[in-house]
Amino acid sequence: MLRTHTCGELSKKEAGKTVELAGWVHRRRDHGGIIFIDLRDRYGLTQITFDPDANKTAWKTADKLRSEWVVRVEGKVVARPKEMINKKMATGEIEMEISEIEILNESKTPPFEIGEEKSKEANESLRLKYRFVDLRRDKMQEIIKKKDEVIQYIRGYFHKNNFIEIQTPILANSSPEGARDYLIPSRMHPGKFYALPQAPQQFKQLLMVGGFDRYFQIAPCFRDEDPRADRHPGDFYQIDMEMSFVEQEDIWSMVEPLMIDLTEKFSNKKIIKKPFPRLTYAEAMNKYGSDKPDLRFGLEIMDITEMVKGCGFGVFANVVKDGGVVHAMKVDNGSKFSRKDIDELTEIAKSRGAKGLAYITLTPSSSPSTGEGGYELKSPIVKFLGDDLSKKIVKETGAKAGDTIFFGADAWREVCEALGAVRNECGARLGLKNKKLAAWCWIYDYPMYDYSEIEDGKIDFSHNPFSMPQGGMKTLKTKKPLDILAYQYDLACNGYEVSSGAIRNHDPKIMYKAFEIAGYKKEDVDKKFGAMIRAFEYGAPPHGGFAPGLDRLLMILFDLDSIRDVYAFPKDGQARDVMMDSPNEVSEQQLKDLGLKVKK
RNA sequence: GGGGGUGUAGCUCAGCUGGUUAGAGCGUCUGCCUGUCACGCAGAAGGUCGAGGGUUCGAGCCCCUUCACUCCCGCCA
Repeated sequence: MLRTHTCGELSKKEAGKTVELAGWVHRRRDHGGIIFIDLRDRYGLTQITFDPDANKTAWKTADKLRSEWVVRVEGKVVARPKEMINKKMATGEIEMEISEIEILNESKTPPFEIGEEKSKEANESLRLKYRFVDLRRDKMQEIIKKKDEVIQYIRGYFHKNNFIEIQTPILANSSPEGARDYLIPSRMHPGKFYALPQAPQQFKQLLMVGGFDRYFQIAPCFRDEDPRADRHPGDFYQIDMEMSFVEQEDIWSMVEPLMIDLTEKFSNKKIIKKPFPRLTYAEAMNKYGSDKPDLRFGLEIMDITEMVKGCGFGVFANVVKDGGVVHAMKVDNGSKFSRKDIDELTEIAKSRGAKGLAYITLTPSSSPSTGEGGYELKSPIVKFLGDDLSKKIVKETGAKAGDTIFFGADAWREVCEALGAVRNECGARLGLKNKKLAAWCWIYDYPMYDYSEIEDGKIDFSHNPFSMPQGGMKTLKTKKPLDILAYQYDLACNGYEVSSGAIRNHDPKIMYKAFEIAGYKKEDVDKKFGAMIRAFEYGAPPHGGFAPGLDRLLMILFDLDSIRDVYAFPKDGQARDVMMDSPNEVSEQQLKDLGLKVKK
């Protein structure tokens, strides 16, 4: 060992002892005579001193040191006199008088500063290129360490509950549903490809058939899709779990305590409501315009379709006539939004497919006619709606002076999504997204089917083809496909989808029927999900599971703006590793081995 | 693929209505300094204002094109 102690552990107890430290030069303060250096390692900082009168050789070496050089030092721990104690430093009661120093490595001037208080965080591209330096920063050290603690806690939790962790293959098969696959050409089977798994979905279900009734895995997943701030490109990790002989409620009561623990132990957030509120998919969409509603604030949306049926405002009346809906959202204190704010909110609504964003503002006014707490209606649409209807809407939404009511009128889904986006933005602009709160909620009763987004009028699985339709075979045969619900559920927190899961369809007959409704023939199913169907014919137990995204969960718990911050080595926005310069070209020989030709 | 934002010194940023030689803090380098701890003091170096084109007597600033990064939409069973 090149050291006897770490830079974070020395205290008055070691005073008088001769010890060795090794670490990075964090900061150097040269007083002409005495030189102070804060020596840093993962555990902290220790001030080491070089006195020219005590040891000229060591002092001369210290004079040469620069930021981020790596040194090993030997010296005596001394208790600092009272007036020299640095309370801001964990090791501030002591310092080390150096008698011997060895330079283990030099460093170029770092591209950005490691000390946090000096300047703001450097640009992310630069940080990622020099990630090995970036990782030395306190913030990164803390995140990576806390991530390990969370993972350790999760493993402990599942083991305590009789789960076992099982590794599933990384080289798997392309699955016809879902995201774009990462393909791996097979050398031994020219023309054939593996795919990296988008999730261990099929494998974990096959484990259930294999009798491992409680499985979990910190599972790497791979999807070739464009990233978002909360979506890491390429690879990401799920806390994948599956259980046999369970119902929806059993999965929830296994997962909820874990999420409570993780929030309470690893974040500074207070959970708003325990047990977690439960909303059906329809409720969530209607009231919050999202299936991952941010419940840290209200701003509830209501259906006023009936109220505006045949009203004087053509846009509303026509939408209703065509079978659409009109929803209204009261925003407390919304009247403080400027014209520019409203324009920007309108743009947001439009980006989700709305044609516009109607509103009524209740501008506070205490004129003799309006009285105390009175208001005037300011709105481009009141003159069309008429006084009576406008007042009725104000009354029904519960709006008061200073509030604004926003409207969405269109097909149901468009209205929900547009107002949901506006709600989210209003929450942000009004400062309602309290970082100290964690609003968890369950969303359940997802529809089994939906109209296909690719082909007009065609019906497709809305979520997961492996979910069990509620009511089983009977429902599939009797209900209209769009009315069928699945045992499919999500867990959301503060407006993020943290997880989704389902009770699976384990019955081959129901499986074929479910696929038939979505337009798949028996042969298609046999071909695409051969292993699953075959397995289900050999005594598959009822089972279900869940798969919270680990990285997104950490991002929420740790209050980070980007999911990339929870990775030691993240990809950038273009799914590149700018440090390693990947992806990259490969040699002609490698291509030849794989039977591949690259179009230039 | 589409929309928004950003791009000025190694880093973080300022730069007014287009007007002299483009600034600050930090970092770097040099000198001074024996108790600092984000040490201090004095000085210095460091700029293709992302790139290209245009308008203008004159462009960091206006216009066009383009590139990069980032956020969002699409996409993510």
